[in-house]
Amino acid sequence: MSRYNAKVTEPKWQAEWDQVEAFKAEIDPSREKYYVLEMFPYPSGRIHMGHVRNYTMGDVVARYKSAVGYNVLHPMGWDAFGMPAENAAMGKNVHPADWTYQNIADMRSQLKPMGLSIDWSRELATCDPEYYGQQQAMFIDMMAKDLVYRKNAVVNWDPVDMTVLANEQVEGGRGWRSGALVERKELTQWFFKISDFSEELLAGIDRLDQWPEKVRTMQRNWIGKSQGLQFNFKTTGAPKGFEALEVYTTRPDTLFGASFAAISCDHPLAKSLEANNPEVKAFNEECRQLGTTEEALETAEKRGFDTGITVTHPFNEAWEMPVYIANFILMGYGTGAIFGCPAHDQRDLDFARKYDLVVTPVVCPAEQDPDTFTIGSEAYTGVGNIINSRFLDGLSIDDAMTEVIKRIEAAGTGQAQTNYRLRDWGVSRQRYWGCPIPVVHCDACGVVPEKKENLPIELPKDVTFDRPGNPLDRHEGFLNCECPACGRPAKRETDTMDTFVDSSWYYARFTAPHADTPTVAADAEYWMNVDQYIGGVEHAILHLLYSRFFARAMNITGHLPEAAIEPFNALFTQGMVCHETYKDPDGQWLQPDEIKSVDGGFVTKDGQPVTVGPSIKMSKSKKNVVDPEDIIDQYGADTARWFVMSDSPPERDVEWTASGAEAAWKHLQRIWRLTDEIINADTGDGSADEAMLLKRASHRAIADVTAGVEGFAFNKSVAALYQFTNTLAKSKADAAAKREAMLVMAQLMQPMVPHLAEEVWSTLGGSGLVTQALWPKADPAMLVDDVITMPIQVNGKRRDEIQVAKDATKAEIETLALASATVIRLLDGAEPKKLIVVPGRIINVVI
RNA sequence: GCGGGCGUGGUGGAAUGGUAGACACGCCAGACUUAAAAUCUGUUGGGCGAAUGCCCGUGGGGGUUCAAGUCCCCCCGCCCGCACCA
Repeated sequence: MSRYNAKVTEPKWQAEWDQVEAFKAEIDPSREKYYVLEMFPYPSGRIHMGHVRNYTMGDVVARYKSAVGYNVLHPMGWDAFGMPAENAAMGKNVHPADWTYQNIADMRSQLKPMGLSIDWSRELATCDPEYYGQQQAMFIDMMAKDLVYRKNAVVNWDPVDMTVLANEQVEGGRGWRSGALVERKELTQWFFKISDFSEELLAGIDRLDQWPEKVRTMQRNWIGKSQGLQFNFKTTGAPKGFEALEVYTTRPDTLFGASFAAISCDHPLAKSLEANNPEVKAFNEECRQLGTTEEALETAEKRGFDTGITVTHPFNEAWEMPVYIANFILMGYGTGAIFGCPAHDQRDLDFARKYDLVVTPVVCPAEQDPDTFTIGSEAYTGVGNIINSRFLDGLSIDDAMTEVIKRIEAAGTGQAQTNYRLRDWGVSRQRYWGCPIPVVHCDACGVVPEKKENLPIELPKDVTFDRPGNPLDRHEGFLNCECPACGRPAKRETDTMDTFVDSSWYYARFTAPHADTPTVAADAEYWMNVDQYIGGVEHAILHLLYSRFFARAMNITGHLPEAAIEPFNALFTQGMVCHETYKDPDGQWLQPDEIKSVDGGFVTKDGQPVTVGPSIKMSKSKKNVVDPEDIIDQYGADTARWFVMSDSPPERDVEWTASGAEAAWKHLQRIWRLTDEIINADTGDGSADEAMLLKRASHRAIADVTAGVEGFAFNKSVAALYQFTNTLAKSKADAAAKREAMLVMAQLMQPMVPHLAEEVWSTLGGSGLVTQALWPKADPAMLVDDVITMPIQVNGKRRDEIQVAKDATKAEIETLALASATVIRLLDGAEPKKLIVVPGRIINVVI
C-alpha cells in the first residue's frame, strides 16, 4: 500500500490548478459573483499560524462558493508601507523598499504551498507606485470635493528622532524608540473630513446586519453620538474677550443643580489666564503631564484651580458660581467647558466634595420623598422627577430637558447640540516609507494639488537613514519642483499618508488592480461589494471605519458606485491561534521544539524541568510559536489546514497542540488508506442494505458539511467528515458503493484539504478536477430513515425508546409508547395524565 | 464605571425548548508484533448496584414549561473592548 506523500502530491496539484487557471477571476455577467477577502497581511517576512487560520477560512469559503456555482473573486495583496521597514533601514542598514520586497517574496513563497485558491494575477502591494499613484489621484479628487483640509494640530513629537509619534508609540511619556521625553507640538497637518460623515457612518451601522454585534457596538461607541445643550454663561471677572463661557451638557434638566463651572487646562480661557499667572501655569502644566499615562487617569484625584472668575446662572441673575480649571475636563470634547451638577454626576460629586461645594439634588427617584432625599458619596444618575428646580418641578427628565432647551433657545444664549466623539482623521506622517501626499507649496499660489499627469509622485530611492527625521525633508531632488499652477519653482510636500489610508481602499483596487485609474466602473460595478470579509477583531474600529468612510469618499469622487458605500456585506472576525508557554528553571522562555515530553510532564532537551504556562496568543516574545513552514514541511499544507479548521469554532481562539496536528495528519492518512483499500481490495459483502446505509450516510454528510460551511462553523463540518469517515471505514458495502461514498467525501473535504481531495478524486476516477466539480446536493428523502428511534420520557425523564416507522401517525406512536414495558411498569396500572407526542422527536408520558 | 461575550467530562468542543456530552484529543483495556511504532477493536461524566436498573449532573439560586445547557429574574466568576466624553 502506498503512503500518502503530501510533499509530492501538494505541489503536483498546485501546478495543475495553475495550468488551468482554476482561480482566475473574470467578469461573467451570466453568473452571480462572490467576493471573498481576508485582511491582507503586513509583509513582516514570515507567515504565522494566524495567517494560516485566516487564509484557510477564506479559502474554504471561496472554494465552497465556487463549487456551488458562484463566480468567485479571491485576491491577495500586501499592506506594505509602514514603520517596521524604516526601523529595519535604521537598524540593519537596508533600504525600506528592498527589505519590503524581499519580505513579500519570502512570504509569497511560504503562502503558495498552502494551496489557496487565490487569483495571483491580481496581487498588489501598497508600496508599489502602481498602487499609491492611484491613491494620490484620489487624494487630489478628494481635495476637489472638499474632503481634505489642513489645520494646526497638537502632535506627540519625539525631539531625538525628530518625528511625530502615534499615541500608541508613547510609553510613559517617552518615545518608544529614543526614550526621549515626548513634546506636544503644534504642526500643520492634513486631515480627512470623516467627521462630516459621523451621522451617516453611525446610521449605516444599522444596515450591517451580517457584521458581529460586537464590532457594530464598538463602532457606535467610537463615533460616540451625544445629544444635549450648548449654551453661554455670562462671566464676571474674566479677561477681555471671555465675557461668555460656552459649555456643553447632555443633562440640561439638571441645570438647577449646578454648583460650579469647570474648564479644561487647554481651554483658551485657561491659556489666557496662565499668561500672567504663574500659579495657573503650574497647575495647567501639571494637568497636561498627567494626561499622558492611562493609569494616572484611572487613579487621578479630581483636582481644580479656582480662577476667581464667576458665571451667572442662565435662569437666575443673582446666582453666581465659581469657575475652576479642572483636570478631568478634556478640551477635545464638547466645548472643553462644563457646568458641574454634583448630585447627578459622579465626577462632579467627587470634585464638589473635595472643594466643599453645594450638592443640590434635582432629580428624585419615584420611591423617595423629595423632602428627605439627599446625596451621599454616590451621585444619582437614574430616572425620576425634577425637584428644587422652580418651573421644572414635577417634570420628567425628558420633559425638563425639552423645557430648558426651549427657554435657552428663546433667550438666544444657546441651542440644542449633537456632538460626536469622532474627530477628523489626521493622515500626515513625517515619515519616508508611505504614500507621498501629492501637493506642492508655492510662494505665489499657496498649497496646490499636483497635476494628475505628473503622478505618481514617487518616493526617491536614494535616501539615507543615518540622521533622524524624515529623509524626504533633506532630499533636494524630491523637494524642489515646479508649481503645477504657475510653473515657478516650488517645494513639494514631504508628509506621507498614514498607512491606514492604503488599506482603506485596497478591496476596491482588487477589482481592477492594474488599471491606470483607481478603479474601473465596470469592474467595480460587477465585483463590489466584498461579500465576505474575514480578519482579526483588532481592526474592528479604525480600519473598518476608515474603509467605510473611504468608500463614501470614493463614491463622491466617482470611483465607486453608490451601492458600494458600505463595502463589506458580511464580516467575520476570527479568533487567534494560541499555544502553551514554557519556561526553564531560570525563567527563560522556551520554544515548543526545545522541550520534550517525559511521563506527563516536560523537560528541556538536557533534562532541566520545564514550567508549563497558560496557552496564549502565539508571539515571538513568549516563544510559543509554531512555524507554519515547519508544519507544512513535516506534514503538508492539508494537515495544517485541517487542524486549524477543526475543534474550535472559528470565532474563538484555537490552541495549537502537537498531538492535534498529529491527529489531523493521521486522519488524512486514514482517508488515503481507505481510498487505497477501495481500489485494491473488495472486502464488502455487496448487500443492497449496506450500500443503502452508506448512501444515506453520504447524504447526511453532505447536509452537515454544507450547513457547517454556510454557518461559518467549520469545526462542525470537520466533525461531520470524521463521522462519515468512521461510517465508511466500518461499512460492509462493496467497493463500488464505497467508491461512490469516497468520491462524495473528496468533494466535501475539498474546501479544507484540497490536495488530498484531488488525489483521492483522481485515484478513484472522478472526472476533471474536484476543485472544479459542482458541490453535491443532499437528497432530503435520504436524510430520513424508514425506521426512527424515538425516546420516551416519563415526567420529563428519559426511560425508554421505541422504533417507529417514519410515517407513523401520532395515534400509532401513542399506542406503541404505552405498550413499552418500562412505561407500563412506571404507570403501575394508572392512566397517564397527559401524553405528548412530538413526531420524529420525542414522547413524554406525564403521570 | 460603561459596553460586549462567555461559563457543559481530564481537554478542545457538540446539542431548531425535545435522548446532554456529537466529533476530536487524552487515558485505560484488548488484537496484531520477539518488541516498539503504526493500525484495528472496545471502554471512558459522577455515585449506588451482581444486574434489569436507580440517583445526581451544563458556575450558584429562583421561575416559566409536559420537557430547560437552551427562555425569564437575581447572584458569582472569567475574557475582550472603551473609558474622567460633560
